[in-house]
Amino acid sequence: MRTSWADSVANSASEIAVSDNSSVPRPTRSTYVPPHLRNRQASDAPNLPGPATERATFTGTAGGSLGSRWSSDPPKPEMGRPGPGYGYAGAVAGRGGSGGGWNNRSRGWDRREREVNPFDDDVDDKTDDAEQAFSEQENTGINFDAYEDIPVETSGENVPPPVNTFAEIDLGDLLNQNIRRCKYVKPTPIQRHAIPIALSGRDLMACAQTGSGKTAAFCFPIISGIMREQYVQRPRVARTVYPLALILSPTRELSCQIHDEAKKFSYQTGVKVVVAYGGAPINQQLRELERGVDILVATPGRLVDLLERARLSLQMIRYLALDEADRMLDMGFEPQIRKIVEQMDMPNRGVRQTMLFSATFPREIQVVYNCSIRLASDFLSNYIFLAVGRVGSSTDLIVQRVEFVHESDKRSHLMDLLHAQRENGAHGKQALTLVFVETKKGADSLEHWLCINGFPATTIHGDRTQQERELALRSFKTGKTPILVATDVAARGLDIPHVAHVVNFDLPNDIDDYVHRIGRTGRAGKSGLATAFFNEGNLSLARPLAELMQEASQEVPAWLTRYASRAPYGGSKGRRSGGGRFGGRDFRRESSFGKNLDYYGGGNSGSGYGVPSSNYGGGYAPGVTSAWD
DNA sequence: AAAAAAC
Repeated sequence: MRTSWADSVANSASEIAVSDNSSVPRPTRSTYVPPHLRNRQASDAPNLPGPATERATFTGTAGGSLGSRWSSDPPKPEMGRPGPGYGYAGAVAGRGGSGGGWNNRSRGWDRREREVNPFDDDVDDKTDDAEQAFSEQENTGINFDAYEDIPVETSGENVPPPVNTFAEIDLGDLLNQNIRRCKYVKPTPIQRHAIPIALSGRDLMACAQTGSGKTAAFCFPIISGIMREQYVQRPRVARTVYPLALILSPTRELSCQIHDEAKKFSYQTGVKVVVAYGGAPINQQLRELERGVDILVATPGRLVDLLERARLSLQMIRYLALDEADRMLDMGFEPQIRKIVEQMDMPNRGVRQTMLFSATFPREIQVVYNCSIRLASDFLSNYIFLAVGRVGSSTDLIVQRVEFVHESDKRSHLMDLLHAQRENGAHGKQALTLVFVETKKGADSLEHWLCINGFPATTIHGDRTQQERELALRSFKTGKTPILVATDVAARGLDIPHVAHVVNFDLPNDIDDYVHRIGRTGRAGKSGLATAFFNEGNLSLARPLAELMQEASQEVPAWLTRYASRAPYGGSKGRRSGGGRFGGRDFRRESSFGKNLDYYGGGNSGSGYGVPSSNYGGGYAPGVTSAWD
């Protein structure tokens, strides 16, 4: 059932109280309160944990809260969730918190001591002036005005209503403290909607631009849920670890970024976050895992490696999150993801909670395609679809330009842009510019050419070592090399503050990739510029690009409109993934109309992509994308 | 066709 935001609010009270997924044996996290916290007021929250509160970790051992991390008491990292490396059985803690694990107290102490303060660290780590200068704006200056008008669509059964403040959500005192430390004042639209849904235990497919607070939207409920568990009795198998949550992402850098954020959110909650990805020595990651893991952030290849070595089991996974899920489920990744989700020891959908997040969700990922393959529906159970209007990519926060540039003129044209930018920039400094190219070789050669022409550039792509990739990213972020030439490895999810300009030196073939790429600028409500070099090689993109720009109230050059009208039917996939200002649409409805099942054969909605066909019964009429328009 | 993702 498609419901609008307003409908959700109207229906709210009855629906949220009941766990909506009655057919699924899943704890109703939204309502559960551990016994020791019942009748307890929020005002009981302790002060920010500091050295003074540390003692409570060891004086409170006899309390009924043993084994639970859902507590305003300082966390007890060891209790109730012994990592396999600890040498005592999960059953000990599982008995409801007898003091069984206390011979490990020094180890627990050590771990607390060793937990680096990610907030202080943040300051130390970013030694560059730019970061310091921007940091205030970064944390508190999120342009929330830009968020106010954002349209939201939800569909699915019994959608929990959104919240307006973090205070309305019972995330737990410890997590709330970290939210304050992050200086998050109020939830972003995706957070307002996704967090209540996730907390109610429902599966979720969410469309929202990265940079709009997606990571927190799935991390908060996961961390909160893990803290709520009274205890989790995990199997004890030598050298095998059993995380409770798995977060998958398509690139190593993105996994690192999610890990860094999740560490902040889980600081001093006792919830342990570990990252695993390829291109880095596996031994260090293994050691980290052995020290205990609740939330594992990983790229698929390294994860499969760990599973095959039996150093990791997915048996205890309760939460599965796929970031950039459209990429994770596309042709290249699908077999690996299927292996991880369906052919290892992961609990079935419905048993675990599954959340897919992306800026775009092509219909072929949502519904049947290739006759038999189901993607999202294989992984999700009675899910809620949530689409939050794009922050930036399709609004006027990003100015999109398209220029007709012949292949042979691209370099000199780029040079002109960079020169102009440098002259107009403050103090003659080059603004951070991200240049996307098609191939790895092309990236190297363009980087070299820029460097010998006086523009400090670096490059990131899959042929570089992980060390080189990370160095390049750092060098770009700090402004040491203000130009980064990148392949699509950098297209998704990467949160690089202060990217002023994204240049599509080579346009992608898929409009969704274009959306992801330009989303590297104009983040968190800030403005940005995106310039595309278009020529005869990009004809298939003419129509979807012209439409996208038009929807975003961008100036579409007349020549592009002409190309678009001449273009053969369809974009790269014969559709636009989003209607209007939305990052996507729930295609379940359409698929339920029997006569509309030929859409993947190319015969869909003859009126064009993005515009629902006449027999589509949803809330979109042609030209009307939502009640907010 | 390219890119990404394990050793």
